[in-house]
Amino acid sequence: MKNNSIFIEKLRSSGLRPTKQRLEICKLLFDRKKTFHFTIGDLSRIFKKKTNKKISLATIYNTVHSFKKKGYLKEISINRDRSYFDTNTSNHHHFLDMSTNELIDLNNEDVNKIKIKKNLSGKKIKSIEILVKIENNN
Amino acid sequence: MKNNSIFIEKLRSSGLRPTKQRLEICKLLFDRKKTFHFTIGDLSRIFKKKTNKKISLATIYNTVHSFKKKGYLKEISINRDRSYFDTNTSNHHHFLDMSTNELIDLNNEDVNKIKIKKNLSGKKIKSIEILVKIENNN
DNA sequence: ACACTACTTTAGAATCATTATAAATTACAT
DNA sequence: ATGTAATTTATAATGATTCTAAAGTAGTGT
Repeated sequence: MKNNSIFIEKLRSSGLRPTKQRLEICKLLFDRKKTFHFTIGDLSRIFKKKTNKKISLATIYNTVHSFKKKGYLKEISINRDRSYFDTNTSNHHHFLDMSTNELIDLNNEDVNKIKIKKNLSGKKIKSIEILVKIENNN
Repeated sequence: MKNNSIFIEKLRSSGLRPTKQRLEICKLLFDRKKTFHFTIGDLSRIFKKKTNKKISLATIYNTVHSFKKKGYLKEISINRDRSYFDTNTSNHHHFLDMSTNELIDLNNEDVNKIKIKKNLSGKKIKSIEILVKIENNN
């Protein structure tokens, strides 16, 4: 259980005022042992269930986007109907469980080094992302 | 320049009636030497420009989705604001040019074999997709 | 050629996630 | 305590996609 003052400091250090809404969202997102993957809809639902406080949906959008801009969250754009955010902001890959729509981390060391043997003139590689789609085994 | 009768046969063989709208769209999509990547919006614009015929946006949606269902197109779900379709339905990877939003094929032989060293019990791998984001070099 | 039925097209309405707006509230420096 | 800029909020606007139901069309059988 992390102390609020950690989050207050974190927010202030990046120029975001530590409002009570932002602190509540920090607690939900960052007071965890494991990486957390979520959609805005998920977050809204979890917020409602875990706290009994009201928070505007617009604030959730605003907050998630400013956290992303500050580098606290990474957006995983996978398909048109759901955009995931990830508390693990390092370079890494993902499993996508097609049976549950759940996203699971796949660390760089779990994949052999990728070599791209084609290069396009005038362009440089910005990132290489692997998505491994999985489904139930039966 | 492919003959219409090819497309008529193609459609009929998969149980789709060869309507004039579907034939027009076939000509736009499949009478090409190179793989074609497009969004529904692109297709609608190209249709308007190349033919001077009217076609309902709903029909474009319907047609693209039935072509996908029949295996003539592959949907490349990359991000939340644009869904691409690809006339290359084989397994392959992509470059995404962040400067132009253009999608470019990356064949399997252009990438070394990927090994996933983590496996999840009860789940099997359905596909492995690599997305290489590129941008202008300067 | 005609009629019948199922398939298809169509315009417009409905939906859904996200973004914009603008007024009320809050944080914080002075 | 005051002033100002940042933030939150409810609501409206947007934009892509899907739905609806009526009109049109293709293919079959006669």
